[in-house]
Amino acid sequence: MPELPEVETTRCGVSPHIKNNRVTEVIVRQKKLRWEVSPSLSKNLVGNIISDVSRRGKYLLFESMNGTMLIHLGMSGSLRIIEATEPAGKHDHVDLILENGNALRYTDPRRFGCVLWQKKEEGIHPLLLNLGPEPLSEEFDCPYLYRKSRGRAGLIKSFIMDSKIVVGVGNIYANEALFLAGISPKRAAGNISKARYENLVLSIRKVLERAIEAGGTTLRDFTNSSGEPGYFKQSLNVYGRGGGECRICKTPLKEIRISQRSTVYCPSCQH
DNA sequence: CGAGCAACCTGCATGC
DNA sequence: TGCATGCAGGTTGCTC
Repeated sequence: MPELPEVETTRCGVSPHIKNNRVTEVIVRQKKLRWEVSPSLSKNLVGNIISDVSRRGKYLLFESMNGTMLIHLGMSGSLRIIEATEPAGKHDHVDLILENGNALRYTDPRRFGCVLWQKKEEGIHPLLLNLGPEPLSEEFDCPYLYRKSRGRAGLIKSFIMDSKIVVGVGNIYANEALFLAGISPKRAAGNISKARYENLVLSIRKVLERAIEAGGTTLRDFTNSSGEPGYFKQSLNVYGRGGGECRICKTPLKEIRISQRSTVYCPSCQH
């Protein structure tokens, strides 16, 4: 569910409902997530106002006076605004009850996500400390990516999925961006020309921007819709289409595994 | 330092 | 129908 565009969509959907609202109660039903839910979460949030909801990579940051609640959705997490009285399901692990009668509900069947508290005086959270640039920022450009790639023997797909290099490029969009750029996922990162990196940077941006726009479409009924958007499925060129025809040249798409992740590419268009 | 991989968990599709 | 297997949109932290 949550690639960067999904996280951004979540942020946009949740933010207007929670921003400038006061937290009256924090309910933790399951504290064992990827890391234990910060025990001080309730103590620090109750009575305080969420002043802003921002995003760094796939982390959502809920700012308050004395610190930041950091949420990662992992593989299966989601956030919704609900009425505070709505009964909790099996995987509804954390609720932030708001003064206006709504609640922010964190749901995560696989529990790969996290809900953490970072005190203001502790500065930037260790998890955010070594993250690379945002893919949609100016900092992420060809000279940067090319410079980082030199001397790298690892595969280009793993390289662009490395959050120390650039944040927010998950498995779906790594596959899609490499297809758009015409680069084989099996190429060594250090072996690709500057010109092709220019193309790759543009492709990563394009694929993420388009997906965020598509996410924006589902944004309107964000609080009403509980189901999957399904909007981007149609625009995927390779992901989930192994064995199918390349949309450009009709060659059957190959499916392999790179670092245990499903990798699909066109053996004819991508080199 | 870089590269590769196990680990964290549940749900779902598939095959016997 | 039941059970075993493999796979899933992420990321850390361990080995080598």
